[in-house]
Parts: sequence; structure tokens; C-alpha cells
Amino acid sequence: MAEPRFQRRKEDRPAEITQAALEAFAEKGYAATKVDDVAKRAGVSKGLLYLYFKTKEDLFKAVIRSIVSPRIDALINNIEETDLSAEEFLRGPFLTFAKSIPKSPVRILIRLMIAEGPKHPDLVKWYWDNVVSRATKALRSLFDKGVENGEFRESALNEFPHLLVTPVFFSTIFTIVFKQQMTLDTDRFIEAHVDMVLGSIKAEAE
Amino acid sequence: MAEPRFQRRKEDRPAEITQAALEAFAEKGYAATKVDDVAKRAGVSKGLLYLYFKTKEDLFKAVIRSIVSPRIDALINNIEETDLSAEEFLRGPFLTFAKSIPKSPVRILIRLMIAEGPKHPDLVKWYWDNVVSRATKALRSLFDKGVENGEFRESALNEFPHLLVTPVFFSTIFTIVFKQQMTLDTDRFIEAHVDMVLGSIKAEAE
DNA sequence: ATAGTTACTGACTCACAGGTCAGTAACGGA
DNA sequence: TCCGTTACTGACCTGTGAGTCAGTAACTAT
Repeated sequence: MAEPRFQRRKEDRPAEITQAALEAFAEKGYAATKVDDVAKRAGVSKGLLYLYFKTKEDLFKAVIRSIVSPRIDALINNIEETDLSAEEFLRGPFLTFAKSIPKSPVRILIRLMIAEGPKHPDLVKWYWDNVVSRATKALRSLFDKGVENGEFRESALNEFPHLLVTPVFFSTIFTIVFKQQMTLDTDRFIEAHVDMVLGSIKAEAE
Repeated sequence: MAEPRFQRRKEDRPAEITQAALEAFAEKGYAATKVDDVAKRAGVSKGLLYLYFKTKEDLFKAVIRSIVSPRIDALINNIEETDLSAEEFLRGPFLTFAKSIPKSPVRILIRLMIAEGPKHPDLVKWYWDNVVSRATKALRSLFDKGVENGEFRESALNEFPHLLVTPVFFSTIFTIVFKQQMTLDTDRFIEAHVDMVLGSIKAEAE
């Protein structure tokens, strides 16, 4: 009695395929990844992949969405529901999150968005609405709250909350591009920036 | 007497072709740009292009090098030979340079390095040696000079001069990826960051 | 003029990868 | 155990674009 050559697993296939695709894209980038390789990695034929995803581009979008959504939701809930002071939150949960990015698989997505974004305007739109806007808003409310309760002075961070996260992007890209020659300690780099920001916005005792 | 169908211009061809390639890559990215299109843009046949550049990859590398070199040389000479104080230099020539990046054609190269870098390790090595290392060193010496002459206190910027330029990368990428939905005022964004940095490292009068 | 040199052309080749589809076999129900 | 359904396979088709090369015409030297 021979082993069955394959199993029917309709429910699990999409997740298995997007996971395989993420790994493949991470290694080679989008253009250089063959659909056939993704299929092999997922233990599936190319034909099946095309039953679940209409085109390679469709697969790409599914990968981004499936990885990004849960993470960004978690961060934003975290900001909204914390009972820490603004400074405690920034030095605690935020810093932990920020330091993890350059080391986690998510960093790949940042590269993919930069590299492939211009070819997929609707994906960029989705990313803007679901990630950038929401994260910006959450951060801004954090700084506003800090000002309201007297922790912080009014500063450029209220207008440009992005100023907080610039070193996260910088070290992520650095890590990806210069992984051979890198000696940058991304943890201390990001910490130093957060120190500087807090130092410049904390209300002086007066 | 008919016009000649073409002219022989051995000297000028390489520069014309790399210029055309930069424009094409800027519009479509590397993978999506056809060698034939680059040739057409340069007013040249595909065959001629292959006389000057062995492969498409070779052309890509030539584009990066030819655009980057003169700019980085200018900046570094500027730092080394200025007779401004460190703060004056940062608020003057450096800020002008920094603000120009997200708007200039060079921003394309940043995207190309991120997107294609991993496939061209020798190009990344060249970029590290000729751009990143030299720029880092020049900036570090600027902060060191500031400390020596009592303008600045010793700070994280002496160890991580990169902290100065993070918003330049951030706004460049933002501009490229989110050009449709962008409302970020990159000039004021970068200025606000430089203000913050200077505010946090200036020696207090004591 | 004319012959020699070489910058230049563009039709061609060919490998490759996205996408298709006719057939196959796993599974569920009777 | 057989039949119907459909998840799944993989050989095939096809457009595309990188790279080639035999031929052509612009220039040069005599």
C-alpha cells in the first residue's frame, strides 16, 4: 500500500504558501524569485499555487498583508491601552519593539515595500491606510498625552512623531544592505536616539 | 546628400548611456527596465550599448558609481576644508545638502541600492568603502572638532554620527514609496531633527 | 578618390519563467 | 466498493528580454 502522493489540505494551503513565499522573497527579492521555487518550498505544485493566487503579484500582496496586519494591530493596541506614563512606555514596550525590527523577519517586508512598492500602487495605498496612518496617529496621541499631563513640553515631535522612528528604518536598511561589513550595534543606536529625543522634550522641573 | 544615419562619438557614449539608464531605472526600477529602452533613450542601438558595458549588471554598477562619486567627494571636501564652526556648518552647508537629497535624482540610487544591493555584493563593498565609511569618518571628525573647541559636549553623536542623517533616509524613502499620499514637509522635518540634535549636544554656557 | 579601420546597427537566438489546462488521484458519501 | 467531486499535478505553451554577430556605414590617412 503506497503512501498517497499528496494530501488535500485546502484550509492550510494559503498560509503555507505565503510563508514559503516570504522566505523565498527574503533570500532573493521579488523579481528573482521563481513561482516554481515558492511552490516547491511549500511542498506543492505550481498549478496548485495558481488555484489560490491569481498571479505572482497577487501572492506578493497576500504575503505583505498577512505578515504586517497582526504586528501593527498589536503595537497600536499596546499604545492605546497602556497605563504607563508616556516616558515609561517609550523606554519600555516601544523600545523593545523598535529594537526587534532590524533583527526580525519583518525587516524583509520593509525592503520589499521599498523595492517593489512603486509597481503596486494599491498595495502602497493599503499600507498607508493600515500601517503608516494608524501608527502615526497612535504615536502622535502618545506625545500629546505627554504634553497634556505635563511630562513633555510641546515640541516638533507633536507635529512630526515620525522623528521618533527614523533610526529604526535607518538601522533596518543598514542591516539589510551592509550585512557583510556592518558593525553597527543597532540596539544601542536606537536607545541613544530615544535618549536624545526624551532629553530634548522632557519638561524641566520648574 | 542625406544626413548621416549616425555619428561616431566613442568618447561621449558611456556618459550618455549611464545618464539614460539612470532615468530609466528611476522610472521603472532595475529589473523592469529593458536594455533596449535604455539604448533608445540614449539614441543608440542595443548592440552598441553592449560594446561599452558587458552586461546589464555592469551597466547598473557604472550608473551608481558615476552618479555617486562626484557628490560624495564634494561633501567630504566641504567638511574637511570649511572654516565655519561645527554648528554653523551643520545649520548651513550640511542642512542644504541634506534637504536636497529627497528631492534630487540621487534619491533613486538609494532605492536601487536597497532593492538590488543584495544581488551585487561587490557593488555594496564599493559603496561601503567609498561612501559610507568616508562620510561617517568625516561626520565623526566634525563632532570631535566641536567637542575639542568647546562647542559641543561629548555625546552619542561622537560614537554614532549616523544619528544625524537618519531623517534624511527616512524622508527619502517616504517620498519614493508614498509619493501619492505624502504630505510630509521634508525640509521642515529634517530641520526639526537637526535642531533637536544641536539642542541636545550644545555645551551649556557655564 | 579609395582603401582600411572600427564605431555602430538591428535582426536573430535562446533560455527562462509566468501562466494554463487536460488529466489524475485523494477523499467523502451511499 | 464504487462513484462523483474536486484538490492537486506537471508537462506544455508562450511572451519576453538579455545577449550575439554578421554586415554596414562613418570617419581617416594617404
